[in-house]
Amino acid sequence: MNAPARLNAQQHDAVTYMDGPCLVLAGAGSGKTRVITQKIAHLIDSGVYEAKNIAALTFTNKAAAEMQERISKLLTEPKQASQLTISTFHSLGVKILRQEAAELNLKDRFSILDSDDCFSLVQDLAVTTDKQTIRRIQGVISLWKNGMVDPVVALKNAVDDEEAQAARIYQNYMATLSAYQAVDFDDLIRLPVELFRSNDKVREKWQRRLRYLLVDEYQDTNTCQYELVKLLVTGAGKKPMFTAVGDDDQAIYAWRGATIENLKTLQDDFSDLKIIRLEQNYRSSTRILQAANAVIKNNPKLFEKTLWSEHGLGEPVEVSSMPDDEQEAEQIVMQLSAHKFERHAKFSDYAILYRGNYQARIFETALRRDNIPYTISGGQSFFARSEIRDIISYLRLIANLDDDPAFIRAVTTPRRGVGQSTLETLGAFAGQWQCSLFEAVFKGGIEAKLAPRQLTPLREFCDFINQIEERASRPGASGKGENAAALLDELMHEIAYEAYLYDNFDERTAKTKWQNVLEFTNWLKDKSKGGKHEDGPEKNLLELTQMVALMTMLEGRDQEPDAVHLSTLHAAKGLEFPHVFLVGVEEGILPHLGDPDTPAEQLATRIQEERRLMYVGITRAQRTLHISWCKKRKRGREIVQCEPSRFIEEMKLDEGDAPPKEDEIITPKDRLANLKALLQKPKAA
DNA sequence: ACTCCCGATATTTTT
DNA sequence: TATCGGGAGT
Repeated sequence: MNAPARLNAQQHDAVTYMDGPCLVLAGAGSGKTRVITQKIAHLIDSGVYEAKNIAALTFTNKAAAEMQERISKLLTEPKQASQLTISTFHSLGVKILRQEAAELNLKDRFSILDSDDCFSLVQDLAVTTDKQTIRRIQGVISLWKNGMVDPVVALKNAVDDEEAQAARIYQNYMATLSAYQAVDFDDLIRLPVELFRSNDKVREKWQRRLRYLLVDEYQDTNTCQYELVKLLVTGAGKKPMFTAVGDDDQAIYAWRGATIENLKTLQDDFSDLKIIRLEQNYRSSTRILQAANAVIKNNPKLFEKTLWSEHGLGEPVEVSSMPDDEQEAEQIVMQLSAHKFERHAKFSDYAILYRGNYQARIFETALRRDNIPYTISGGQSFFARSEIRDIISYLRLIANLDDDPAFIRAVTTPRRGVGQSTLETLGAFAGQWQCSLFEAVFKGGIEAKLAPRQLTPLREFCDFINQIEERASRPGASGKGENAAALLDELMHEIAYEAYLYDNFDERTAKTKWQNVLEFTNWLKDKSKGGKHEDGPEKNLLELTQMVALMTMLEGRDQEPDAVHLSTLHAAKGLEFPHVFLVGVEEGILPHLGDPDTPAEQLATRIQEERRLMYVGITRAQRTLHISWCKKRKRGREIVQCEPSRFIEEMKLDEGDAPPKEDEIITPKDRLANLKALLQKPKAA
């Protein structure tokens, strides 16, 4: 086992504490992932827990993959690593639902609708056509679900007309989902919670299976997720055993339902909660941490916490004002190049961080002009591309014939003589008989509604899907049906998707789209074989489809080996970079102020979250941090005056950042680095 | 009805 | 820089 010796005292406490519930308040860069992975190893090594009874929950696939990776290296027995449950909340939800579907009147072949599908669902149910409103309604419904508010209560508590309307849509929305035998992302957590609440037997089964729980990024959990954790760890005659790791100062997802309240509640719900603070930062220089601490001090604190570092004072944090946004981009790219040249650094040592996605554009063009490689994190996900969603709709339909949204998409792309009016008639008929669209195609009486020229293509399509479906589920060599990806290849050939692309798009786009499709099918093939873990079980089409629904990025895709990172502050959480440029730090942008007429109290909590965002930004930097703001900025057609963000003042740079004194403690490594920097500076100017 | 063009406009994002 | 919505034109 490597390196328990390298854990500091608090980390050691966190890793070895096994007497009960444990909350680790892990400041930025304090070795959070290390504690989790080491703790898992410790749980196993101590002999108290078996790998198959330990579960670690994360929010993103990326975090889960990284954790799995790191734990695999740590464990002496490679077999143990594959027995662990390391997954996102949502994939655990899928696993539970698939196994317990019968208890919930859900078939195990349920579909998982993504937010786009849900959007169109709400669109169909809503009176308005205004996209903004529909999006708001969708958001409200999601918040209700995550807060475990049912439609009746939502309607009763509605404060205005729109909310009342949303509550009514909410009710229909749930009914529609169950008609489709489909769930949305929120249901993946909510339904297991309801099941565990109502069925002790099932709950105890899962409690026996998951005896020790570790929760990453605990500050980002919403009410529903916390409830799931609570239900899994508390049982009659059972001592709650879990470790939650989080940082209230990095809670930046309140807008999508996360509540830091969950940190406080934890103390109330578990009176013997052991709280451990990790305050030693292994990432940044002291100056950077001072700035971060100074900013976050302005927030009311749940838990007092001050980060410190052994890395020495480091270089001053630089703040510069720019004439306008265009020059900001230009200057920063220039500074970055010079800086890189001076230090013989790599492009990948640099990150440019900003509040809103739209701010990326101007930096992209500036970087491109200078031929500097860059990658943008966030942005449109691979699985959201229309060509991929087209293919997925076929998969979903084959897995679940009741999935009407998938049916509509698949039957109309590529076009095969089924149009809007045919679908409307079919929909009305299906509604009348309370059956799915697919079923309606073969139901007696449909002949009276649809002319043969409308019905024939429908039946041909459904026969075709039926035939694929049958082969996918017929027991084959593996006992799980014919190979999913091979079937998919045949499917692609049959529906002539490539030809469709070239018919409907110009050659260039068609080509890239087709390449995406091929990449996707290849990836699927790989996954159906069990992925890179050769011992992983072979997956059938159903399992693949449900997994795909939870994916956003295709891991290991076109990664520039050496590129500047462009990222929103949100997407940068959990990452670190030697040199960080935090740009557009202006009032109205970094404390982003939405509606000018938001109530004062709401504004206050919003500002607090914005401050945490600033804190996250500052603490991404290891060695140097540049902050910039613009005096003027183009906004649409007009140019607006800007003020520096209040957060710049709050960093208290002038006081804490006096010229370095002789007697200040600097580690040799840092002193050398500083010296080098000083020697090289004159060259740059 | 349906498409095309122009102008206004911009949170954050995972599952 | 895209995207969305409105208005005009087929």
